[in-house]
Amino acid sequence: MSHPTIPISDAESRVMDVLWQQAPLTSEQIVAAVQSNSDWHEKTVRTLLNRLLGKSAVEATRDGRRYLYRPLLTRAQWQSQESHSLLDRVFGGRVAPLLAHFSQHEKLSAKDVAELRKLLDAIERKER
Amino acid sequence: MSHPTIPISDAESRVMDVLWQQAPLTSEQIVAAVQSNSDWHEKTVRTLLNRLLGKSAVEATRDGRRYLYRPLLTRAQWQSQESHSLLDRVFGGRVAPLLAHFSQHEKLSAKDVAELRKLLDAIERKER
DNA sequence: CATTTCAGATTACACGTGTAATTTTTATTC
DNA sequence: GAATAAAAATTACACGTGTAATCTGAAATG
Repeated sequence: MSHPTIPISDAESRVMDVLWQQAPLTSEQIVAAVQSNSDWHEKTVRTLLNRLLGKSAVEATRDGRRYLYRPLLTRAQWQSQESHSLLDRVFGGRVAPLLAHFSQHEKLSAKDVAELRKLLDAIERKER
Repeated sequence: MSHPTIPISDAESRVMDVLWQQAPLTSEQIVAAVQSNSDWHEKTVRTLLNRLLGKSAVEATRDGRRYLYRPLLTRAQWQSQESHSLLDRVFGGRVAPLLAHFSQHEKLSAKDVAELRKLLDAIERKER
């Protein structure tokens, strides 16, 4: 397969989230952004950032005396990883039961339904 | 939010899976069923079963000298928990982006598409 | 240059999980 | 009843994660 899966913990994903919104950023900026949505200690955020570095989910390039951080793992890649994990773990790898579950148990607005229909049309057209 | 969320680990869910297929079962039957799909040690399976008891995800009723185990958490409840967790953690709680992601990035067979269409039809009919 | 100040690196520690082994309890068999 | 066997409960231990505190090295400051 193309991308090796990079496990991102829940807390780590909050840090990724700020980098997905804007990058590159200094650690100070990242800490500030994370703290605007949480009450995590600065040390905590820095630890998470370091773990993400260790996993190569973000990269750091020196900029004068600091580093600038940017995501290597993209949000779409991560969403794929997580979705696939749910699909396999919980729905036996079959998409239809998953979608059925969401359709039945999560409220879909008429707009959602219409949107889905368009997606299905597009898929069928693409499929020959 | 009727049911309190019960966190089930990945390994634990394999044990639940056999109970969702058939219940009640003795621990011996559970061990055998789990081992038919894995190479876990009997002790491992029993540990998982015990943790599930501790979480009240299964119940044990005495039957002579053994216990009979049955699930308290249903598969549908668990699927809801996990789906909701993905939705919130990864897709900001919005269903449409999740469905769009699956539609675009996970391969849907023609059969999946047909099935989904039927679901959408059913939803629209129900919606008045 | 000695000192203070930070950014970054290293260490900490409890809890859940994967993966059992050990111990205890209960029941069955000499 | 003593010994054994089977089931259940308790304990073990490493690794990831949440949540920091401490240490280190280099830069700015007096």
